[in-house]
Amino acid sequence: MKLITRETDYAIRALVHIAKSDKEIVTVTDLVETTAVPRPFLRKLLQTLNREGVLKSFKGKSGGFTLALSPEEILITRIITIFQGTMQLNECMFKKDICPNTETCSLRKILNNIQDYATRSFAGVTLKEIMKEEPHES
Amino acid sequence: MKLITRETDYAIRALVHIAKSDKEIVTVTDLVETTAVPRPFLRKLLQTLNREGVLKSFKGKSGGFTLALSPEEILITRIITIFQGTMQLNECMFKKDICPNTETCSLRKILNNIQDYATRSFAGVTLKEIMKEEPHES
DNA sequence: ACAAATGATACTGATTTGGTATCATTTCAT
DNA sequence: ATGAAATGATACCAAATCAGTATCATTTGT
Repeated sequence: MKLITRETDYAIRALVHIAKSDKEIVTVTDLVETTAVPRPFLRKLLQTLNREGVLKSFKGKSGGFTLALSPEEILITRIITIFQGTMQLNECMFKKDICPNTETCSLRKILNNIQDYATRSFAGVTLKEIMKEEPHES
Repeated sequence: MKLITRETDYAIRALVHIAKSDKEIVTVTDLVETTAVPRPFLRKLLQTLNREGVLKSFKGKSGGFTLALSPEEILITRIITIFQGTMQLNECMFKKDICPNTETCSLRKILNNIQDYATRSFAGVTLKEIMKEEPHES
């Protein structure tokens, strides 16, 4: 299974391109060229980012998108949450009353640790870090 | 998203029950009572574990299942792999030629770290650890 | 007025997940 | 022998999620 869906990935890539662009305002057409994401899908995704206040959109001719926040204000977890909901790796399959025993809790513990690690890994990571040419060391 | 699917979870729970059971041979009926997993689904799942050599089955009246290996020989990752395939959290959405740039690689790095942590967390963990009453410390 | 952009929204198709249903086969107990 | 009680094999089904399409409405610069 994947931690990041295609949509989230597309979104991040689009944001990086917008952030790096020389242009004041970036159009879907620009992004289709640079990201190779199917146009209608990309549009929907950008509209979502606009509604969520990550992008700012301008309608009409010579319209397009800009970041609504600076790259260091855009948390990657925010983008993930928008498209995938809260990242919860350790969801228990069972209601508390079905699973009162401690048998599988040892497994839960492992899952919880991984969840915590993931949370710590993403903590504070913004678009700015992701934009960097050099992979960031964690 | 979840690291462990329902099926894997069911399977582990069933294995724990079989391992803990007083009976030499455990039937599906026994397990339906103790695990509350839908019978046909449980059957399919046990048959899979049998085919994979984790369980040993006995047909006919007074038949049922036993572990094919001792609890300390059954790796949890094995069970996960059987039902979910290899746990690969950091699959890249894009072919190398579509994604030659380093832009998102910083994100990949984070995903890789989480993947590695998960792998380390599960390394060497067997059914025996999972069976313990006290959650194991990692 | 019209072209070029986004907004809103409904729909579609593929895949995965969780679960059912059926029939065949084996084996113990009588 | 035979029948009940177990698993083996397999095909099917339904809901959810994921990825993507299609359409029409609205805005705006020239």
